[in-house]
Order: sequence, then C-alpha cells, then structure tokens
Amino acid sequence: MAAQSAKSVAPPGFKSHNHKHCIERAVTHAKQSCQANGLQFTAIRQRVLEILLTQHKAMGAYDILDQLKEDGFNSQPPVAYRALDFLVQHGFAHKIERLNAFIACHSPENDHTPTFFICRLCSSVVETQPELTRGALGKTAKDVGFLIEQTVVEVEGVCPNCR
Amino acid sequence: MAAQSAKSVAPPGFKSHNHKHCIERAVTHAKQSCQANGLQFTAIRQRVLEILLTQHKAMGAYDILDQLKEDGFNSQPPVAYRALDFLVQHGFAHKIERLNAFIACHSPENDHTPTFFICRLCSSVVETQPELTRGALGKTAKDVGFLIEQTVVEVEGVCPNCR
DNA sequence: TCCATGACGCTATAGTATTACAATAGTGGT
DNA sequence: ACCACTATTGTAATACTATAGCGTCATGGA
Ligand SMILES: [Zn+2]
Ligand SMILES: [Zn+2]
Ligand SMILES: [Zn+2]
Ligand SMILES: [Zn+2]
Repeated sequence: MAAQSAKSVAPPGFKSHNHKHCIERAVTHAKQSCQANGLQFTAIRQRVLEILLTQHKAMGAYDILDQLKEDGFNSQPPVAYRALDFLVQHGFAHKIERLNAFIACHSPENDHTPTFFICRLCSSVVETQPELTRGALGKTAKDVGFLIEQTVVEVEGVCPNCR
Repeated sequence: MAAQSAKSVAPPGFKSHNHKHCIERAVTHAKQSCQANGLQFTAIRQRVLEILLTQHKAMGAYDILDQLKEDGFNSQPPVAYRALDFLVQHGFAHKIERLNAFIACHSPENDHTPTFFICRLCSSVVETQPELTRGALGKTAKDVGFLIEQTVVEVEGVCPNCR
C-alpha cells in the first residue's frame, strides 16, 4: 500500500512543491499542444511522459521500459526510444547527455534552451533557462563565425538540499 | 608510405595551422606534467593521447581501440577506457558527452572549464574557455545554492568553414 | 479505391562501457 | 638485494544504451 503523498518532491528550484500539479500541468499542456499542432499524443507517449514526470530526476530508457512493462505495455527498446524521441523532438522532454537519461521538460510552454543542474548525491535535476547561454555562448560563436543550432549545458554538483 | 602533410588540419578556432606543433606540444606537456606530479605516462597512455591528437575531432573509444590494435597494442575495451580515464582525469583529454567520444585537450596548461563547439557537418570540435561558464552559470548556481563541481557545455552547429 | 504517411509490434544487432580477477611492473623502505 | 605496497596491464565476460529493418495497421488525401 503506502499511499504516496502528492506533495514534496524537491525541485523546481530544489524546493518542495505540489508535484501533482506539475504532472497534471505538463500532461495537459502536451495534450493541447499536440492537438493544436496535428501531432498524435498516443497512449504510449502519454504514459512515457507521465513516467518521466513522476520524479524530478532523469530516467534511463530501460527504466522507463520496465515501468511500461508493469503497466502492461509492450516493452521492447524501440517502444521507449520512439516515445522518447517524440517527446524530446517536440520539447516535452529532454535528454541529459551526461547521464544518458531523459527528463520531462519543466516549462514546455516556452521555447527555450535549457540548462540542467544535476545533484551528484540525490540525483535530482533542475532545469533553468539562463539567457546566459544564448547570450554568452552566442558572443563567442559570433566571434568565430559559428552557427549555433543546439546546446548542451549540464552542471554537475551538489544541490542545496544535500549540502 | 604516404607522408602526410604536417600542416592544415582546421581547428584551433577553426583555422588552419601547423598541426605537428599541436601534437608535439601536447605530448611534451603531458610528459612533463606527469613527471612533475608523480604520474606514470605509460606507453599506452601516450599512444592514446597521440591518437586523439591526430585530429581535432572527437574519437569513440572503439575507434581508438582499432588504432591501438594496428599499433600492436592490446585491444580489449578496458585498455582504451583506462587510458582515456587517466587522460580525462588529469586534464589531458575531455569527453564529449553529446558524442560519446573523446578529444585531446587543446590547452592542458591551464586549469579550465572547457566549452566545445561541434560542427555537425565536418565533425571538427573546437575547445574554448569562455569565462562565461563560471560567470553566468555561477550566478545562477549561487542564487539557488548549488555547488558546481563540473560542467558540460557543448554547442552543436555549423563551423565557419562549412557555412 | 489507391496511395502516402505515421505509429506500432517484433526481432535482431550495433555501439558504448564496466566488472572482476589474475598477472606484472614500478615504488619506496629496510 | 629484499620485501611490501600500489599502480598498471592482460583477459574474459557481461552490462548498459541505442538503432536497423521489416511487416502490420490505421488515418487521411488524391
Ligand atoms: Zn514537481
Ligand atoms: Zn525544457
Ligand atoms: Zn592542430
Ligand atoms: Zn581542455
């Protein structure tokens, strides 16, 4: 049993919050966004997003696969990877390269270039949008004539809760 | 056979340069640095660094392994990974997370937090040290109380030579 | 109806990385 | 020179991450 509290899951800014809202908000947004853009928010894709949303941590594709299996879904690798590709492609999730893992986007409403803060101890991941990235890196890029298409910015360390 | 020109290999700043100097400089530095710090710059480690230095591109561990095999070295995965771990650990090389690949450090003399510019078309990789990283990210980190230990900053796009 | 597209089921395989343990080589103190 | 200690290497096995390929089905437009 062990009914799980709906509150207190740490991040957004490493602060406790009502996480149920997080989930509902993200799922609702994804649904509407897909509708508006003629994309198919299928059962598998929704379930994968929900799985990602259960925690503010990055999950490996095979963790997701395990969860899908428990939920009675098909569970060959392509199932997870295809759904993840879709979610990442359309901005509902991100890949954390450092961890070879995936995380739900924390503010999918905005077009953004995310920066991730990863806690080495509790594995929580916080997504931020410091306009620094486009600003600071943009300047360097302009100097050498580099055309930026995508950035990976991942900071590893210790979060405030673990210090 | 096939004497290869010592010049013109693109990067440092995506500019043509005498690449032979690149290699010699890096190897010499690594040797001296290890000597000074009581580290063993063994044959395998040197060879792996040299292999990485042949191009300003990131190489996969198994590419390196193939090269080692041709050179008559042992070629099981741990051979490459151990050498790479050593080189990365001591700042002679870096891992490009986005590519699951490794590249020789371009300025191992300085203590640094590198940023990589990766060209999608020619695969060349340029390492820069914009103090932006520590500056911009540092500010965000301070705001939320995050202790930065390591950063991954990788920019993907099109380099000036490919535009 | 015919066709093109996109999603999914399923199998196999490719690519990346680590564990584990034995053997060997380098280091420093006696 | 000898020993004890540590670091490095040899080797096999395995774990983890990701993609290719192809057949099926549903949808939607020509
Ligand atoms: Zn939440
Ligand atoms: Zn996001
Ligand atoms: Zn060079
Ligand atoms: Zn470097």
